[in-house]
This record gives sequence, C-alpha cells and structure tokens, in this order.
Amino acid sequence: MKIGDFARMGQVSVRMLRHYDAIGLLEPDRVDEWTGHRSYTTDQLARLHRIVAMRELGFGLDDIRRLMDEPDPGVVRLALAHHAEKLESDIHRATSRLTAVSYRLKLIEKEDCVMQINHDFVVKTLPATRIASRTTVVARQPEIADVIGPLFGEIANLISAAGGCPEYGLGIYDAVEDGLQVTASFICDLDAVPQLTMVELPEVEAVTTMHHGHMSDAPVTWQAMSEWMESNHYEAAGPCRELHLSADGDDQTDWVTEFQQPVVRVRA
Amino acid sequence: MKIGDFARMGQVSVRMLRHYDAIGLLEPDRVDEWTGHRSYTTDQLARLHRIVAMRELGFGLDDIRRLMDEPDPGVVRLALAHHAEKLESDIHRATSRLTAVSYRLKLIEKEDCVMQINHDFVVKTLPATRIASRTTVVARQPEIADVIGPLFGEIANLISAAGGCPEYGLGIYDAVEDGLQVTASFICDLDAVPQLTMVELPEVEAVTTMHHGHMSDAPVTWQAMSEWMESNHYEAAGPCRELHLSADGDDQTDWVTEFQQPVVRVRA
DNA sequence: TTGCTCCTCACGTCACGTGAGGTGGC
DNA sequence: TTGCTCCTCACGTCACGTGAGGTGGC
Repeated sequence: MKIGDFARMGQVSVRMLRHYDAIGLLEPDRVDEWTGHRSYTTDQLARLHRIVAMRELGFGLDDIRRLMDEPDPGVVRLALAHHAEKLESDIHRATSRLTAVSYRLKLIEKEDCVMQINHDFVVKTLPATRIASRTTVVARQPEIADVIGPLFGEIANLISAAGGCPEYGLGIYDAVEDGLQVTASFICDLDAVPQLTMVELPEVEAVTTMHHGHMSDAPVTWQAMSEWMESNHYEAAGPCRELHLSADGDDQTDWVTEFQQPVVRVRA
Repeated sequence: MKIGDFARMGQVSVRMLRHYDAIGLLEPDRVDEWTGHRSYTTDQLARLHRIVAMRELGFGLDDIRRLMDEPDPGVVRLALAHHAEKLESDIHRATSRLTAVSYRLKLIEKEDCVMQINHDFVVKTLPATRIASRTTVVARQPEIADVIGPLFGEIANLISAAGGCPEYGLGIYDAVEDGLQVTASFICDLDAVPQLTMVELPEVEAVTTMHHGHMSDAPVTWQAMSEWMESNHYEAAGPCRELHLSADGDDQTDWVTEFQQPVVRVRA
C-alpha cells in the first residue's frame, strides 16, 4: 500500500507518517531502493492505530516508542500512572487559571470600566530577608500615618550612621488585641545597628501586588487583595507587609509599593 | 536599576527580560548607547508584575502585549471570555484523557499481564462510503459463519463481473426482533451492480479497533469495546461494522479487521 | 502534455534555557 | 589579576504544517 492510501486509512497526514518513519516509530514495510517510495502493509495499520490512540491520550512520541515495544506490564503501568498524575496536574492548573480568569471577568462586569485592570496579583516566594527594625503599637488607623513616617526616617538615619545604606523600607502590620502592631524597617545586611532590632525574615509564599501613589489608598488595595485571595482559595499566613520600592519625596503620588501577604493555599 | 537586580526583584530570569525587550513587550527605561547595558526603573516593576500575572493565567506573550495597552474594557472582557473558553476545553480534554488512562490502568491491574495492551480504541470520523451490498437475516450466532463466508464470495464475484474491483469487505450487523440482520458488502464505486444494492453510508463518528485473526474471536473484541465505551462515556449510535482490511486465504489466522461502532458522546 | 502522487530539504511554531565567546567595572 | 555581571548570537525544544523544488507513472 502506498503512503497516501495508508494515510487515508489511518486518518493521519502523509507528513506524520514520514515523521514517524524519520524518528523510527513506524517504519514502512518496504522502501523502494531507487525512488524512495514507502510502502506499508495492512498489518501496520494496527501499529499506527495504537500510535494514534496513545497520542490521543496525550503521550509524547518518545514515550509511545518506548511503551509500544515494552514487554513488562509493570513498566507500562508505571508510565500510565505517571501520565495520569501529569494529567491531574494539568487539570488542576487549568482549573486554577479558569478560577482566576472568571474572577477578572466578574470584576470587569461589576466595576464597569473603572479601575479595570488595576490590580494584578501574583503568588511568589519572597526570599529570606534581613531587616533592621523597630516595632510599636498604635491604637487605630488615623495614628498610623503620623507615626510611621517619622519612624522610617529615624531608622534610615540610624542605619546610615552605622555605615549601612537604607534603600528599601519594609513595613509589617499585625493586628493584636489592643490595636495594630507596626514594624518599620529597612532591608539591611549589617550585623547590628544601635537602637534597632535585626530580624531574619524566612523565605515565605506570598500574594503580592503593586500599589501606586499615596498610602492613604492602601486599604482599597488590601481589600482588593483579600477579595482575590477569597476567590482564589488562599488564606493569610502571617502579618502583611508593604515594601517601599520607590519612596522619594514627601509627596507620595510617585511612590511605588509592593504589598505582600504571606499565604497558604486551602481546599485544593 | 541593572537587569540583574530588576530580574531578582521581579522573580524572573535575565533571559526573559531580554526576550521581553526583544519582542517589544517590556523595553528597558534606558539602554546604554556604548555598552548596550539595559537599565530599568522601579515603575517598570508594575508592568513586569502584570506580565507575570497574565502569563500565569496562561496567556501568550502576543496576547499580553495586545491586552496590556488596551484601553477598551470590552476588548479585554472578550479576550478574557475567549481565554476562559480555551481553559474549559483544556480541562475537558485532560479530563477525558485521564478517564481513558485510568481505564487502561484498571485493565492492567485486572488482567494481570494477560492481553495487556491488546485493544486500542480510537474515536474517529469514518468517511462517507459507497458499498455494493446484500442483506439477510439469520436467527442466531452459529449460523452467521456459515452464511457470511459464501455471501461475501458471491458479492465479490458479482462486482468483478460488473467490472469492479472488490477490495475491502464490509459487514454490518444489526439486531432486529427476529434475529440478526446481516449486510455483507464491498466498498465499490460503480453506479450499479446487478443483483446487489448500492448504499451510500454517510460520514459518521465511530469507535474503532483492530481485530487480528479468526473471526470466531470477534465477540471478545466487541465485548472489550463495549466496556471501553461504557468507561469513556460513549453510546452506540447505529449498527456495528467489520471492515476486512486483509482477508486473504481461507485460514483466518492472518486476517486483519477493523471493528467500527458508530457512537455519540454522552454525559459531557 | 496535464494531473496526481511521491520524494527530500528546510523554515516556522512558542517561550524561553543554555552554552559559546567576549567585554567592562570592582 | 580574579570574579561578577553584562552583552550578542545561535542552537535546542515538540510534533508536525507548509511551501520549495524536483521526479515517476497514467
């Protein structure tokens, strides 16, 4: 049977048959020595059939070649089990993505053009970080702004005085019984800084997003993040952080801050 | 900020940043005219952030570039909806595959090395086919073999006599109230053949598998196919067929037959 | 001679990873 | 001078689709 007939019977393209020949997966019964024409037998349809079947299960051609002639059922079983796991993880990934995309769609419907794609949330691993810090407790919201600004300035000065370079400020906020515990700090590699506490923050998974502009809008961003977490099956696993990537000038309109919320995944 | 620092902050590889630069997705704030060194600003972290977020949703870089600067929320919504559809179909496909792979695993466990990968079932579209046929009804199993052999021979002779070439025999079997209706035929492009009925079989979806050897083993193969259909959510949609791809000699041990069962998918 | 089928390269796909080979600042 | 970072090619990945350019049998 010529390659064209064989392709039609097997419902595959001629190109595929040539490819399978090239990689040694399905070699023609005979190849004409002079013209190079391939010819196949009806018996080979069975093998082609099996190849198509395995490809439809999502196996790669290399796997197919290895499994086709594998006499040991144990090996086959292992390969199938392994493939099943991969399929499960594919399903899981696509499902998470679908959840996230649907969430975005809902947002767009609801917010009606306004703030359409303001928030992009990324789950990533925050590296272990060493900070020079000072912690205090404030009663409630209004006091934060008044306290935190000078606090960061003071810490920056202390680090500079100790020979360090206070580049990125990091605020850590934790609700405690009698108010809000605030840790102001700068990332700092010094061994010690007088009057400050060195803390080694361990590596941690966190949801992050970028906040632009004045910190008085922070609650909006945090609220959006908490809704995102709700929709995407994440739960807070520690106090939230604000990493000041760009905080030049007293006018906060140009500030760029990364909001970070350590998380764990819940409900699969 | 140099490319290395920027990459670390954004948790991406330097290579990726160069790639995004190359395709115009995220161009550095400034490129040194002499050294070619790229430099980035903290502001650009936000854009990188959004890129990473969209990539995690499964968007391609081309889509991301188009959507990033898209002011029309309608377009964005459409793209998201479209992507959601794609994700749903991904999930669906992976789920079907998982069903099929699990079925294979169960088979291996049960059959214990025997007949481990004998049956490979493929769902495909059978092309429209013109046949020259004769139909009869037999009471039950034992009679089939006695009837069908001579019947095929007779049909082949009639086609040859009419100037045709009887190459592939096709048997069609349908249970009726008083027994089994058997249609014996050959694929044939002639306009008419004396004493035979020309039938135009329409294109149809079918589960197919290859049967090797004697037709007396057919029931085993049909049984296996019916179990496969059960496990993979398919239902019969018409009489089953046996296409004789290789039927040389009276000794049936070398025969190759494709079993075809028209089907419809059920329960999503 | 016109179609039809067959053949062998070889590029393109997608988002980078991974060297190769070389340069500039501490 | 030794590391470290930066740079620009350019190949490899995966399973083919799609021409380009040419040949043999009816």
